Amino acid sequence: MSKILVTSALPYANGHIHLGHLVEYIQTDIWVRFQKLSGRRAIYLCADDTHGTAIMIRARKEGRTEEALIGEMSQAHQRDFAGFDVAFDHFGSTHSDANRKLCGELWQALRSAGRVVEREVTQLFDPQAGVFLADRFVKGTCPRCGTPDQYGDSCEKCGSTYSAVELVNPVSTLSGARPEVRSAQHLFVTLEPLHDFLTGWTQTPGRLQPEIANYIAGHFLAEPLRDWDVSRPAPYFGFEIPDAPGQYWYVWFDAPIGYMASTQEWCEKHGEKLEDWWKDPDTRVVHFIGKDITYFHTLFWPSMLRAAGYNLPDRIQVHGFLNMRGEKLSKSKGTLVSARGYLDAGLDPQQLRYFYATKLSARVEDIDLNPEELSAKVNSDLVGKVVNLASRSARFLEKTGLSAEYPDDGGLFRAAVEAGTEIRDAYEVFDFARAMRVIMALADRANEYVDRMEPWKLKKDPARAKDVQDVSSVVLNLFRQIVVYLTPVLPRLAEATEKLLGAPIKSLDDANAPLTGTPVAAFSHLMERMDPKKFEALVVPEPTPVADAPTEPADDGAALAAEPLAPECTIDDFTKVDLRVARVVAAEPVPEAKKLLRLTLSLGGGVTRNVFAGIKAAYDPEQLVGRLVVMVANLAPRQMRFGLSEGMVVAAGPGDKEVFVLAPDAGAKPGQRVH
RNA sequence: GCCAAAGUAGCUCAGCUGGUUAGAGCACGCGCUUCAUAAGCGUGGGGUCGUCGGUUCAAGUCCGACCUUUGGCACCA
Repeated sequence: MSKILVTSALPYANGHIHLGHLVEYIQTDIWVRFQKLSGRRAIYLCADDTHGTAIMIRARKEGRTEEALIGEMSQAHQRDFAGFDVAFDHFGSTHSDANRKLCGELWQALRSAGRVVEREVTQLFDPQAGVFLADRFVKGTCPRCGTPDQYGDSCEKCGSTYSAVELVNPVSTLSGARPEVRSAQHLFVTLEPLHDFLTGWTQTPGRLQPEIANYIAGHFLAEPLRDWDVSRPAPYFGFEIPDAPGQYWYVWFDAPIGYMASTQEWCEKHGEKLEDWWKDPDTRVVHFIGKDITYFHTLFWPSMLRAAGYNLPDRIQVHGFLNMRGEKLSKSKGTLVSARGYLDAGLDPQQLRYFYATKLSARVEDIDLNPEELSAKVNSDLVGKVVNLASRSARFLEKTGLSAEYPDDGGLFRAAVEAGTEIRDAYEVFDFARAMRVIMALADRANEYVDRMEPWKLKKDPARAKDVQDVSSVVLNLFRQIVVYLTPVLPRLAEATEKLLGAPIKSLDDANAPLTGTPVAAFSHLMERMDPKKFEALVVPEPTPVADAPTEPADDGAALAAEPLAPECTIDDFTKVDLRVARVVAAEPVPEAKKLLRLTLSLGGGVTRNVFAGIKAAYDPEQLVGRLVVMVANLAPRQMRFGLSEGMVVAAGPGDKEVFVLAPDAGAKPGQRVH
């Protein structure tokens, strides 16, 4: 029998699960439950992603071992997932024996295939701590957007990636020292030998969503694939590379292998073999991931698997991000609501599952959570329509049970059986929103039926007791049918329905035949309405340290905290930098650039400099002309796409619209040096 | 600027390979109902389907150009 192996991306052990993470785990869980309820053999595997510098730094700060940190986080993650009914068959850890062994095996395979090369890498080195600084050990100003206090690999603000060596004003987070540039040997995995294979593999219809396949083709496959740096020098929290002492596998090397390690552990518990899941052509491997990690999963991961002769993913299902009220989740706005916070507020996890289901399609679109919409949708659909059907019928049947024969319902039950085809199809192709729409239409038909039959009128006439039983039996069966279809999304409602009717729900086929002649338990509410205030209370903006009142000087230290002082320098260091007063004689936007103004600066006596400055968002060119500014006059010229930049205008602020060009007081003359 | 995606009722969206007067939910107006967790049912208003042009007997649906939005990339020495 064919098997399906499903994974969600591994959550990083550096933080707690929030509502944004849950989109993926709930999406995956719904799909896996659907597969299982369809009688397919499926397992859902995941693990904590535990390695890397961030974990090491955090453990150091907290004064404990990495193992203690990741152990605690794993417990918290699993508790949160369980709270949302995300039912992994196994949840492992990348810091496991199974993973270490598999990493070794894949590594050997890459070595044997001649795909590992060694090369010198220039990296930042901390002279005080005596170690090379991995990206997460160094902070500085983003070389792209100018945001201070960013790590060495990418900028949180503008999302660009760069090398740590490019950081402006880099500072070691270990010692506070200014790092120097040194070189070390690194190990790389070559990808270019698999270029043609990857082109074919990623462009196979059904493998990736079309927009993802296009993205990969356009961004990576159009030119030679670059080698992938997979080693990091000590100190590093991870696995030491067996044949390269002092070198560790980069966290992104061992993380996806964690999918296999988790499978391995599951197999050991269930007397199965890893090969039957990862080498058997009858197994479909399906990865659910967020759009941010597309390239690891579509280029690196398949090329690793192929080298070692394992199954390649059959499908990589990419989802977008969660926004709240149309904006990115953010700590400062309080919209980064934790999974735990949601549960502790007494909100119903099923309701979030349902809401996500109504929003999720096969597309890579961001989904928006609007708190008003959340409660309106849940209350109207689940409570007002679906659960209401049970409220409207079950009480009439507590004494009599369901009718011995299924009454004539005008074809409603039959029609809903037929709708099952479309519902199954929609689940299968990840279009949960469509499945939910079809199911809710069934609930509408059922409510109309109740209205038409008016059982409350029949009830008044003792002679028509049988009619009351029949009508209620129809309604309760229609309700159960809907619940069966919703079981992948709402497992708890399914359980409660099993108890109410004394009949198990083990398969979507349980929707195909009505129950007859069976007892109905005493009815109690199956779902609470969502109180929008409870959710609102979770969205608590962090108090902003920046004062809004323009009259009050905001000398609150926020800027200093964001960008700590650079290491001490000597007067000689300072005098190397030749700062001069200059007058802006011309300023114009660079039309092809988003952030640049072209400035012509006069140093007096006819000496002018052409400077490109990233201040377009903050200044209109006209208001700059005639102004005095301070420039770095002896900076090495830099060739840019738009021309030669011969200096730098001195300015403060984090970037974007918050840029403040320094100006000398009146009386200063162009060409004067700043001492 | 380049690449990608998207622009359909106030809001969130559905409209498959082109085919009757463009749909749903929420919200709003009116009416009915009371079995049900102020739930339910009926009914009404509301859209030049981003703009312009083209293909076609027929276009929200195909083609082209443009506009707007959102990502990503380049650019901030």
